[in-house]
Amino acid sequence: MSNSFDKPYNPKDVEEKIYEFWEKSGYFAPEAHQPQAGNPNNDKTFTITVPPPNITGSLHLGHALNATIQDILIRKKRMEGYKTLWLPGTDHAGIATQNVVEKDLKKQGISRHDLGKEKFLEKIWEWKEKYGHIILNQFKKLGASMDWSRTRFTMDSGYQEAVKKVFLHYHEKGWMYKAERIVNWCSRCATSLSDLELEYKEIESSLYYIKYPLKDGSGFVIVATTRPETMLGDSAVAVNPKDEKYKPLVGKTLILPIVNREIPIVADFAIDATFGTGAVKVTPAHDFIDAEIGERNKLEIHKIIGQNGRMVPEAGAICEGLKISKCREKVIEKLKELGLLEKEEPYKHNVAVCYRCDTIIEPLPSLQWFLKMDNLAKMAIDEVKSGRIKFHPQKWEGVYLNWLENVKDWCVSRQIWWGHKVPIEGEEDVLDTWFSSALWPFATLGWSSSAEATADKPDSNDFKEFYPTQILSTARDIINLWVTRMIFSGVEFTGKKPFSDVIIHATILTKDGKRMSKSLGTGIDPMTLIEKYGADATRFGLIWQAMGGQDIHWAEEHVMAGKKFCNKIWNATRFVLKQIADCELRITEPQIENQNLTEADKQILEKLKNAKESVSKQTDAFEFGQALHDLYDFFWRDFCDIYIEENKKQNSLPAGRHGGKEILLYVLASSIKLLHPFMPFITEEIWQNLPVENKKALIIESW
RNA sequence: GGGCAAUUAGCUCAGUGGUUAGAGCGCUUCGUUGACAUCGAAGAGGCCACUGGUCCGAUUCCAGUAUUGCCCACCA
Repeated sequence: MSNSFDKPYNPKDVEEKIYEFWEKSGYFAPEAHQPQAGNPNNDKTFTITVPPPNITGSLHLGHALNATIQDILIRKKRMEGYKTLWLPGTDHAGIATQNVVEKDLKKQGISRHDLGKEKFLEKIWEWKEKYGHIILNQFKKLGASMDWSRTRFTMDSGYQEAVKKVFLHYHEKGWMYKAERIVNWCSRCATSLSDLELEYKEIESSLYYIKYPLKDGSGFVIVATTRPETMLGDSAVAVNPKDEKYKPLVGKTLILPIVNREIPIVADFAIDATFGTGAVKVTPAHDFIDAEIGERNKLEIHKIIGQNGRMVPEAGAICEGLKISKCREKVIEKLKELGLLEKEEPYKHNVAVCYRCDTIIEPLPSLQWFLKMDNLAKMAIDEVKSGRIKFHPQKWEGVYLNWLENVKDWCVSRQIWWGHKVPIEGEEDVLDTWFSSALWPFATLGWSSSAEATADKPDSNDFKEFYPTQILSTARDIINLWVTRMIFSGVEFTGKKPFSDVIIHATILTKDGKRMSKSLGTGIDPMTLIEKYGADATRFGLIWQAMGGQDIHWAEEHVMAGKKFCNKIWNATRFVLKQIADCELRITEPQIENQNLTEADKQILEKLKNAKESVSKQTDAFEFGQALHDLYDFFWRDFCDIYIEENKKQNSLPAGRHGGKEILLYVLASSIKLLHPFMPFITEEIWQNLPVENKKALIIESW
């Protein structure tokens, strides 16, 4: 390693070189593990499988924070003598990726249908090669000590085998079933979506009051609706059974306007008597609540909207083929003609939209695969309630449990092209992307593979050796999408929890507390920060702000502070090296009882001991920000401002002292070790320049 | 509608039942020959959101209010 200890510290001279050094030396792989004499951790493994980023784009600050957290844990455990594995990879991300590639093609005026399925999938694989690579490189720039030889993708052939095995297992158990049910349908993506894949958007629309004539000619019942066009599929009008106003009418028959179908007035507790007129039109085919009312009251189902978002023949001749919005106009026009539109009020409400393309979701009946959730949810609940899996901070257990306790069966089939095929003959559907992500902690370790290992089918010894993993660190918004499902999958298929501790890291917001988002232009690219300040400074800035799991209102000045801290460490090292240049010192632990020690010596050794304890404790408790603050204070205040200054004075005394030099070197070297998990590049570079016996690399030095 | 957080220096945030409440950045003044001006020394700047309660004592514990943010639900 070269030597130029110039001022100031320049990360560009160091980072790339150091990363290459680590990679070439093979230190990231568990195979590099060497037992440390007398270390009780020698036989223990420590594994993290990285949450695989979607191949839809590049990493954002949240990924950078999460990767830094995991790297800190892995590096510390590695130094503590554990056999560590941090497994990298990426996720195929079904709909998200399909949509991104479609958009990309659209720029050239091509649709996926122009290409056909096979060619389109080729395009997606090309995309994956390109972006998967970019993402993994970004992890490298950040200093992530991942074992690249074990990189996985959720569509690797070994992984596909695992998905198939899991699906068939559920099917044999009778938990995987096919049924025609009302589902969330995105007409643009032409696929079903789970509830978790929806977003809600407030829109300004109208509340229409429509008169439904009683068959006996005795008057009307007025219903209020935001969706008049769905009246074409009505099979009843419902009122609350306790609603005195309508009690006499329950059981009577109405004539559905335009359609002229006879429909009953039914009583159902789901109706809120205080909203609108207290009477609700019921369209079992196109509304979730109406579907339930329909089931309870054994109502007919009239499907009037097709999967392409247009009206089907059953909607009637005047509306057939129309888009939903056009049909609405038509129905309103017709009702006006008939004198049955009582009034129209402006009304604000939420509509569900597709989380990937923003199209309004249409609930409609469709034949889909469902996974029965009752048993699986119970298992997942039990793992957390029993304390076998712990969330940090603990409050997130509430989010997790609340969702599982109310969960409905999971619609796992998707009518898109990119994804794992539903195994079973003749199926064109693919699986929800989360169905495969759910297997990540064990499918990546070769759980499904046979004894014979190939490049594509990883050695199943990994599964034996590294599963269960220890830590899952992720973002709060995928607790239900992902964490719940990994936990029940792990227990169901391996009989073991997939990890023991779930870290829910801080969400990074803009300075004004808004969500960071690419589309709003409020996102910050971690690579820009690395370019500007260096990776260690970027990691410092991220972790400095990660206090107690609270949201981070992003403030770049902390990254600048990180850069200054790097410079401080660098220059303190220059000073120490200069002091010891004329002696043959080696790093040795000074005896605190040694009578030659000055008061200042004793104090700095005591403070070093405290800093070490505090950093260990805080890191093990996942309080990374606190750990870094403590280290910073120790190094800058106690070591540089106080001890080094004191040391200068002592050295200028005529008698001189040599003991001070030993301690200088010892405290510096110890600090460098403690700082390494947080700021790996600069510390490794410095280590390579210190007089160490049998020097290898700081990354594998003992903590 | 239900839930969870937050509210402390100009900004981003720590912290504590008990004399003078801290850090980073910013600001002011001074200091360049020896690790570092990406620095050092000194300093200004806070009714710790509001109201009430517990207590000898509350920024800290409790209750309520206000504001902000996030999550869940999705009322036609």
